[in-house]
Amino acid sequence: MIKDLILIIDDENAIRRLLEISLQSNGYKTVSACNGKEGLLLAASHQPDLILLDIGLPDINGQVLLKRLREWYVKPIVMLSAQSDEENIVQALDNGANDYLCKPFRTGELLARIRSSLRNLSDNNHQQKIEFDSLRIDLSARLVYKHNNIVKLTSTEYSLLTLLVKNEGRVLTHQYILNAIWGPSYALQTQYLRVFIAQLRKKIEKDSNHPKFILTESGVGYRFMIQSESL
Amino acid sequence: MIKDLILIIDDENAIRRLLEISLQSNGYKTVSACNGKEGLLLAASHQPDLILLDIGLPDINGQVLLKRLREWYVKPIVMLSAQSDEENIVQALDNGANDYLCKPFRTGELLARIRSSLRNLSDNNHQQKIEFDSLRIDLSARLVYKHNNIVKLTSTEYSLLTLLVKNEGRVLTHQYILNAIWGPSYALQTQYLRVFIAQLRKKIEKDSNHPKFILTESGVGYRFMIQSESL
DNA sequence: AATCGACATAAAGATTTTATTAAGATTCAT
DNA sequence: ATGAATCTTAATAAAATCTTTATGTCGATT
Repeated sequence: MIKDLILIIDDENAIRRLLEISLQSNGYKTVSACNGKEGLLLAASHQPDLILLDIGLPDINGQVLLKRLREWYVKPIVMLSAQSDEENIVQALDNGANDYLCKPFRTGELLARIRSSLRNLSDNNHQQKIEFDSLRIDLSARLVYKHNNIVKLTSTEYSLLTLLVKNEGRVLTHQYILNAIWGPSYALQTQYLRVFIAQLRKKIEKDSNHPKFILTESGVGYRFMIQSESL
Repeated sequence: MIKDLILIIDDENAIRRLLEISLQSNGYKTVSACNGKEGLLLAASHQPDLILLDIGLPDINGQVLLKRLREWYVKPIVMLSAQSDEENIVQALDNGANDYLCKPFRTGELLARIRSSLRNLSDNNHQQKIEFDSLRIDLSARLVYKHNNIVKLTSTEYSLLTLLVKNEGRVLTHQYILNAIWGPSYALQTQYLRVFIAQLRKKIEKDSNHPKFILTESGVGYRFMIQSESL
């Protein structure tokens, strides 16, 4: 069983410490940020399984940060807040938060709500192994095979491939991919993405001049898809 | 847009009435049960999109009913309860509830939490599709099909098609289209638009000399519409 | 039938976007 | 600290798309 990683974004040291201890003693890995900027960076770099986000941060308004995260982050976000006014709660939930807890919160309830949020997710991502023709991806082992031979991928290449594969059949825009893999500050580095796509194709495609898996949508982005043989 | 159906299971008449009115006035369909047995039956027969379940029912304990429902019901269940003790909350969430609200609850918050729960569900289904005869547009995947074959459209062609489709049956003037797709500085390039319309027709129409989807409104603009076969 | 205006279409050239390579910078493990 | 792996940047060739131009069609009007 792989431990879920939870990103804590909260500026109060005491609370952050409390959260880290409670979560770690319940089998989660944690990573913490004490302001919004750092939170965004860590979310992009660590790809946490859930984010605990305090609404009252010093640098970025919590609702704004929530929206920024939701531009690409699809896993659960649980809000924490000293404010219990309905307007804030409703706004946060409508901005894409999965849950909203008012401080002071009870640890047991928080943990239960985290379990609930993660459960909903894992039900859907249930797939541990993905197979397309000669390509096989074992998500739990983090391994990729081509014709039963292990393909050696760097961590970035692997993230990119799984992002594409998890959205099979869907066009992902350059922006979306860059946000999801490299974080918001890379949103305009399209050329950069191309280099990695070329790299990936060289490793997983039979003929990288006629890609069968990773298709280009010119001017828009890329799409992972199985092409019928007839072409 | 299809209305979501919400099943309310609560024994207090006043609360049930309140819920029905709030939900209906917010565009949901509702069906109500005043005890656990009836709730189970209605859940099975109506397949609601979400269940609001009061924990204090006369015939069956709420936690037990929750577990019984979760044996087969996979959509969101939101618990309502007068009890705010942590043990009850934790137990309900661990038994598969998606959320837990303590009475008296604020209507706005309840509605926001319902929206949040339903959104999580539909995120996974990710399906926004439009279909006209042999033409199918999957907006979330950004793909267009003609007789189940993917039609390769450039980014501009796709924007143009979706603009027309989203205004199905309505005449869009040249100016309006040029402004919407290419921006104000192209407002007079009518000829330009014709080139793209021709291109689109070639790709999506069966016989581009007798367009069935994209109709010309001479001197005015274009209109997307299904024409009957008889012509 | 000839003329006109609005529209359709094809094709050539211009521009943008993409693929690919390679070299330098950085990171990582030992 | 060192070498290997990986990331990042830059340059260039190839491909796709856009834009313009030219020409042809259709229907209404004279």
